[in-house]
Amino acid sequence: MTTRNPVSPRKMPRQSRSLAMVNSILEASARILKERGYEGMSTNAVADCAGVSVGSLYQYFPNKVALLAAMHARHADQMEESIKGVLATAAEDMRSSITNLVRAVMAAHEVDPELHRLLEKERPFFEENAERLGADVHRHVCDFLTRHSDSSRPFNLGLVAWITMRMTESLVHAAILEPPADQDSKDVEKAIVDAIYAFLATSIYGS
Amino acid sequence: MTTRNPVSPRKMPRQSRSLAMVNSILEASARILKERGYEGMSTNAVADCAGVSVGSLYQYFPNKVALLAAMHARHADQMEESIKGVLATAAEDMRSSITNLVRAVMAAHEVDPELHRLLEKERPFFEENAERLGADVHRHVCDFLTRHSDSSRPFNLGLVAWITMRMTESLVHAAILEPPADQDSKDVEKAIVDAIYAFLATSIYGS
Amino acid sequence: MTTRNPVSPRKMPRQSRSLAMVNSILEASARILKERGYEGMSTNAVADCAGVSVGSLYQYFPNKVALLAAMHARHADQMEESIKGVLATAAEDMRSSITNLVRAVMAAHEVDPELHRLLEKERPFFEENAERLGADVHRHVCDFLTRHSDSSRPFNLGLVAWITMRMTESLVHAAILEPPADQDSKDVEKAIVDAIYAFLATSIYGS
Amino acid sequence: MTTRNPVSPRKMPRQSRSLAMVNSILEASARILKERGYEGMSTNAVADCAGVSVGSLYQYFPNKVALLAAMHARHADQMEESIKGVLATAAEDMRSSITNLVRAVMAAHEVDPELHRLLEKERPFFEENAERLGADVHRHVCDFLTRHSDSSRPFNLGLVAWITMRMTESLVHAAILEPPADQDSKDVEKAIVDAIYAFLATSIYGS
DNA sequence: GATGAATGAGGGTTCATTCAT
DNA sequence: TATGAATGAACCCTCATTCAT
Repeated sequence: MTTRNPVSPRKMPRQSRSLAMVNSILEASARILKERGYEGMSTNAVADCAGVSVGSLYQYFPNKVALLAAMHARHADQMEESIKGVLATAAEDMRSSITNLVRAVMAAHEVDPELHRLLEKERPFFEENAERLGADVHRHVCDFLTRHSDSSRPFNLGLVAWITMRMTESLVHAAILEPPADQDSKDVEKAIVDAIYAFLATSIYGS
Repeated sequence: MTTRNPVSPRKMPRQSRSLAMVNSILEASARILKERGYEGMSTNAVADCAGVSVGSLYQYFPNKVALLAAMHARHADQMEESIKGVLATAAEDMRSSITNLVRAVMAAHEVDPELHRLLEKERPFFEENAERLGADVHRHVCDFLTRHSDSSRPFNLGLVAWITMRMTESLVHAAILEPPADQDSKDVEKAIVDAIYAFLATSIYGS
Repeated sequence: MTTRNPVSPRKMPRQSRSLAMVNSILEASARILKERGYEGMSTNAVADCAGVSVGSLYQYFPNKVALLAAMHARHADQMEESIKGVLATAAEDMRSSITNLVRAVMAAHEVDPELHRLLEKERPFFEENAERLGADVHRHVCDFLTRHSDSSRPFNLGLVAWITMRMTESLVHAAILEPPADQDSKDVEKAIVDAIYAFLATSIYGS
Repeated sequence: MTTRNPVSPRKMPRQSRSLAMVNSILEASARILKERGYEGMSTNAVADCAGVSVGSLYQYFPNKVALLAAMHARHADQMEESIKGVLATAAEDMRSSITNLVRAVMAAHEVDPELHRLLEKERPFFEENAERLGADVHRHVCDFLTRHSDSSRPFNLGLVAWITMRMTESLVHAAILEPPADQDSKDVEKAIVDAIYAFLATSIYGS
């Protein structure tokens, strides 16, 4: 027997019926995941909630994990969409660019924060998405750093980009899911931008 | 029947035999958790692996979650120990203090990184430990900020402390569990300190 | 989630396959109940004995008690059938009517005396069946008493009916399950009828 | 290994300490049986409730069933005591005697009706007590019937006594545990006596 | 004798997955 | 292709019973 990839969906349906089915299954999955957590997310419950038979579910997803993988992928798509929109806005200086980046990631998280948290919990964002969404963002950040850097002053591009991404991701994540008590969300956003800016300013310009 | 706290251990054994039992059960739990994840961590498997009967396990832990809770508590203790050691080293200036803080959190994570990740996954660090370990660290950070701050320049203490803690925790977490490719760990540590220092310097001194 | 009645069957199957399944499950339940008692009647054992998987059992019965409830219901149905047959025989005088009643209850008990005893043990006959079978019998007895009563002599209808039913039920029960030693069953039956008749004669006619 | 009687107590202790222990164990058993039913009556719970260790429990009772058996025996003793008291009252005529009998059985049931019901449920009264208490009552009834019978008119003594005992037991049982609705208990008692008297009068005197 | 920690078979129940229709 | 009844391994947990102390 062939070793099958255990998480990739069985088919990439082009038929509208199938597409609708996959859609409703994933939406049901998200709902149940949020309501009962991963342990409580039974395939039968998902199928019921999607108004579909278990058999049909297994026609499109080889097993339970595949559901999670698909949700990840779909969520990443939505995040990407969300991010692209914000990044479209061109920025003049570095600070505006960082603000844009933070807003982009924030927007991405706000698509469905609770779902995001749960998906993140099962499999951290950067881990498997380094090749997908992560790559885009990483490229953008590298471009961005290079563009704004002073060639006379060398720095460790990879490391700086890594720290930047990490800070952005985790501070935004925390700001949305476990925000600090008694703080205005605008202030929090600004503080995040400040932190990133301060790091980059010293790393790149050495000011 | 009193409604019992579902996670607190059934007994706080002081007898050596019982203590050894609790120890081996928790070690077995950790092993199995790392090997199979929380879902795959069956109480029977834990008992087997601990060389103990299920019944005995249930004599000390009212249910499966209690195992996780105990692991959390124990891990937090070990982390606290680890942190205290590093913090004992007094620091002259702010940068050294930050370095100490980062090293403390790093040491804490290095106790058992994989286990730490899994425990974190099931129940985030800051969430329920805000009252225990978190409180200590938070107090330390606040003290520290106040000590180093220039009274002539006011700033949002709570917010700055929050960002500081978040940065520290998540950058260290990432540095240990998913370190950036091709980077020396000393450099990573230094970059983390740089990032935190830059943020604080601008926040507090406005330089 | 709706709070579900814990004893009502999960489905009322009309399909032949399901019906056969429910049948064999209940027959297996009866067999195991008789063999091992209620405590020893494990759902797995029942499923095995029915040649069915536990999962299937739980598709039709939400839990173990539901099995007992269904057995009760089914047994009551069989008894009702049995009773109706005997009661169909019209009776001229009171004594014949009583004989018919006794025979009816006797027939009902003889459907499966051992099973009857066990079901009775877990949940007494008149208790929850007062509304079903019990109601019918009670109505019948009241009608019967009213029909045969001499209006010139008033009596406590409810009490007399209650005693009548109790006597009938328990004497027949005992006669079948723990009959007196060295007695012909015809004699026992006659003695039961005598006892009831004597009571009614004095209660109603005062003779 | 010797086939041990599985229900007889391990020892008949004469020591006061042991006696107290057996006492408290049986009282605890009764309490727990009433609170949780036989299934919920765990030996550990009984021991706890009796303020005794499980080990000690097993010193006096070879297994769980033995507890039930002992409770039966003890309850029978109490009933016997109760009955004897009432029967001490000599009676002139048959009707008074029957009244006495009914009252005796009633008193016996009222010792602890709920416990009585539960014990009865697990093992019917007459079944295993035919040799103990039952024998006494049966002897009394036979004596009584013989005393009151008219030698010129023969009758089936055994059968008549059997019916009498059955009627008494089950009517009293029902009267106490599931009394008829809207009836005065004095009326119920009288009706029971009526029923028995009617039966005996016709059986013995043929009136 | 008394203790209660330790045992582990076994219980009720769930749920990922299959396959005949 | 869609269905959902059927499956049964596996799960969490209990509790009758033993035995070293």
